[in-house]
Amino acid sequence: MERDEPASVSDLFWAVARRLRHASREGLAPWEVTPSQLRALGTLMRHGPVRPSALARHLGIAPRSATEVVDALEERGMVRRETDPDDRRATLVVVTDHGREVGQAIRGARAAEADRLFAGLDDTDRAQLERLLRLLLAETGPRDPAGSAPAGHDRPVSDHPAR
Amino acid sequence: MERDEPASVSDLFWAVARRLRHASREGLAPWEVTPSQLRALGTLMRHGPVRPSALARHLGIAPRSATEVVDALEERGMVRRETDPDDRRATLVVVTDHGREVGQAIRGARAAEADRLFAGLDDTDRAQLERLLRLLLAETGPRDPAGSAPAGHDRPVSDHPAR
DNA sequence: ACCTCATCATGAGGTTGCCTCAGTAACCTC
DNA sequence: GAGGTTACTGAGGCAACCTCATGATGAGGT
Repeated sequence: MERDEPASVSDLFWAVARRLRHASREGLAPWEVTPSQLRALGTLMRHGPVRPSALARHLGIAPRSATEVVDALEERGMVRRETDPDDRRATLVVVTDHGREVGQAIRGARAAEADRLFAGLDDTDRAQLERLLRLLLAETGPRDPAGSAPAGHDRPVSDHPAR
Repeated sequence: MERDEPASVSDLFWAVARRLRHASREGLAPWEVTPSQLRALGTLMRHGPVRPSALARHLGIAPRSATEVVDALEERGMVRRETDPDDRRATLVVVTDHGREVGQAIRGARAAEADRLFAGLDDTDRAQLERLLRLLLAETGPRDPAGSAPAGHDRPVSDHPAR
């Protein structure tokens, strides 16, 4: 009566997700950031100052949720909010020095235990996994807004960061 | 450029997880069960009446969390709690007829949109994915039995309540 | 100028899925 | 029957999402 061998692929997937989450959290603890915050930080570092809404698109989450992540990062002094000079409705999220430091420290230390989990696979397997995941992503990507939106939760897959 | 090409494997993984979650929820909606409830139901159907704690082990979650899942299933009339005749501290979670029905209906209808997502892969790829996922799972430690964990890692499954 | 509509971020409030801590009842051993 | 152990669960928390509504503001029409 050990644990179940997860039966379906999705069960398997979730099991791994759980592991990943735990590992991640643990590895990130010293920096007091959560995985999703790290993701956001990474995006911000790659894309320079962006609006919350754009960040949301990048992360594939709802705009409101981006607000939260930014809140968290701001609280930790890793980003700063600035008013977009071109559009006073908008806000620009800017990575602070501290944020950049932390971001690099984490990457440098490859502390994301999460990645260590994946690092356990040899290169071929990892590449393979990557291929499959991308495949899965691609698959759901294009199709979805069809009728299945009673309360519309859409994937803002389109559009460029405007101006 | 629309959304980010997820950079790391873990990002990719999470992106897929998100998709999966959405798909799952949608596909399960008609039955008013959440993915985790379905997982539990499946386990229960496979293993017959078990205690919440055992269920927790099977699912890889904390005992307390099993209580919750059972609550939810009970509320929906899919399982019943019975006192273990051999140990009155313990409870046995029993699948009701209705629960069995629903469980089979769902499997039968392969309505789990989730699986549909995976069904998009051809057999080879799916097998491949399965292999990789299992590999990842095995890596973090299949369980806590002495020795099998290379390094003292997080044991979500077997935490000692001592604190 | 004024009015309307789209767009932005965010407040309010909700959900899922987990967790730890503490408590109570029942069991087991001496 | 005391003492420790084990099983479940109430209380309370947290992360990461979501929808809906609201207050500003920008853009465009008349």
